Amino acid sequence: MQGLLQSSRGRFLAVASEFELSPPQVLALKALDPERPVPMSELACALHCDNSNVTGIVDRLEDRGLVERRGAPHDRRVKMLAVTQAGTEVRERLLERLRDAPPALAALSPEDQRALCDIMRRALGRE
Amino acid sequence: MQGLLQSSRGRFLAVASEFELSPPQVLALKALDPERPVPMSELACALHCDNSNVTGIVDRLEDRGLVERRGAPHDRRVKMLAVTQAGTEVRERLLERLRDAPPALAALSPEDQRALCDIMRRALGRE
DNA sequence: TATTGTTATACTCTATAACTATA
DNA sequence: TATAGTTATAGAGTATAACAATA
Repeated sequence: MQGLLQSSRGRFLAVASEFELSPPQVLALKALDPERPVPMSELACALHCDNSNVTGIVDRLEDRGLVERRGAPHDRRVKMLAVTQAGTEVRERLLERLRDAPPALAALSPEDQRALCDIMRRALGRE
Repeated sequence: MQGLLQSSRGRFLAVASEFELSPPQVLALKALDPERPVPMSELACALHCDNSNVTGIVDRLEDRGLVERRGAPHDRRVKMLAVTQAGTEVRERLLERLRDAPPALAALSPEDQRALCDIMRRALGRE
């Protein structure tokens, strides 16, 4: 299990540098929803970090044109984060690369792979 | 699969802060071997970062008395990293906490857990 | 000449605390 | 008074390039 997590870290870092994004930027883009803007605070929660950190991370994603701050109608204090068209495209390619099976798992027999998927589905109640 | 990795990140960060270590410090302590000192460059490789970063990370682990730099007999350029007695104790407790099964997996049936372990063992050729 | 580890530099992430504007 | 997001600050991680000692 530990070994799998370790190898996943390497793949994650490789994909991040492939897209010229920092690790937190990748996590942010992954956590955001192109179909439903979310408040900054929700992203902070997803990234396990303070609100104040999200300001900078979003600043840089916004500079790259991948994300957009919008006002919230119901509460003028909150800013909603929307994924732009360009951001959605990058995000799609990013998720695709991250979804690629780790080499260790890809090498398993088809039966093992199917069994693994079934177990994971039960563990996570659908991903 | 992605969901599992995501939850693992949260647990990892929680354990790191529990031990008052930064994430890279945890990875370093985890990668080092109390029974076999390794060169700085090997740690850099394990952490997927440049040699120059390891200097600072090891500095701080050394300040806390968890790790020790030693000269290498065969090549006076290299420095070997040894885990101190205190470091070994912290490392043991750390690994124990990290080994705790993720809640999602702990909730699986005993049969699923056994099957999962078998598959993982085949995937990683023994962890 | 090439390599190991360090130093210098610049940028990003991180937490904390103080601040602004809302509520 | 409390909350969402920003700004200020300080410490840590990161890559790059330049450097010392050694090979």
